[in-house]
Amino acid sequence: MLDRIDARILMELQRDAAQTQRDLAEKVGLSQNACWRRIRNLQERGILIGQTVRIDREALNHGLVVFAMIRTRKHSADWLKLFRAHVLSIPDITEFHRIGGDYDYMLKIVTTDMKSYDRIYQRLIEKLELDAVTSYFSMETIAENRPIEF
Amino acid sequence: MLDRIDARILMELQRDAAQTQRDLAEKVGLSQNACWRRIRNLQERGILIGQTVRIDREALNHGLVVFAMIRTRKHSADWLKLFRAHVLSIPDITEFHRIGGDYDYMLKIVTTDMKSYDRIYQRLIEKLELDAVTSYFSMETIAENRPIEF
DNA sequence: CGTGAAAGATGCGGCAC
DNA sequence: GTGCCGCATCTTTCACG
Repeated sequence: MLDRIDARILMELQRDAAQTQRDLAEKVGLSQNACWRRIRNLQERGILIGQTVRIDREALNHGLVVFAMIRTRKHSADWLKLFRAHVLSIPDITEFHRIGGDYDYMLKIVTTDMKSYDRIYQRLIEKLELDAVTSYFSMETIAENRPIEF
Repeated sequence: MLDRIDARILMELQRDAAQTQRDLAEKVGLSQNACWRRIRNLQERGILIGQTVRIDREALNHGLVVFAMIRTRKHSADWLKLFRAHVLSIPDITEFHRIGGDYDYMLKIVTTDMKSYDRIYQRLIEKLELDAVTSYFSMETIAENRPIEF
């Protein structure tokens, strides 16, 4: 699927996508052109799907991270569709997983402070009959968005 | 702290950091030059701290996401230091938070399948006396790494 | 903040092996 | 697949209004 060089390219790009193809090519032991072709290939195969910037949340007063575990009460297809749309309509929710175990869904919420979090929480539960919501507040983000090795 | 235009620039860059400054400048209603000056400013203020690529995990057989909640037994400074180093030494752990509530830490683990996850889990607990570990398996990643609004 | 411009760096593609 | 080379484009920086 991926050879060693592709894996190294992905690793380097996760670390720093702003570096020039020439620097990257040198690191993985290729010419700039060969490196560019591999990157284009990874894009065409749908493996590389874009670039984003890393932002220092704390510098912008978005230091509060909360993980909310949700147990739902209703399980009809219609209700679940509404539930998903409602969750996705809240921009401060940066991650949304359907999980197994004691709870059904898990959200990651990023915002400024408790007051703001409470507004989001109220908005989240206002129109939905939920069975239980447990919130875990991150006291310290030790690592986030670490690169994946392939 | 940030005016509207900076916020729009950050939003656009989160969405697509590969677009040219000309396109970006046009979207936010600035000249290319002014846009560049703002971006450099955001970098100098430590707000923009880099660029990374978005990768389709599923296309690379990394579709398994697990959230592990951990309650620790020991709480001495030395032990906690070892604990952190040990967690960070495992590359498949992409997120690591100290949390409040029933548990003390929460990990996000990304890997290929159950067998691989079990290896990571064994490695995680082998040298550490933990009080409790609860794993929530993501059955479906509905949203991940969504842009933050400022 | 805008315009204009200039220099250098970069992405991209063709071509040969 | 790879490397070499050139062109068009882009970033980066400047002066000036």
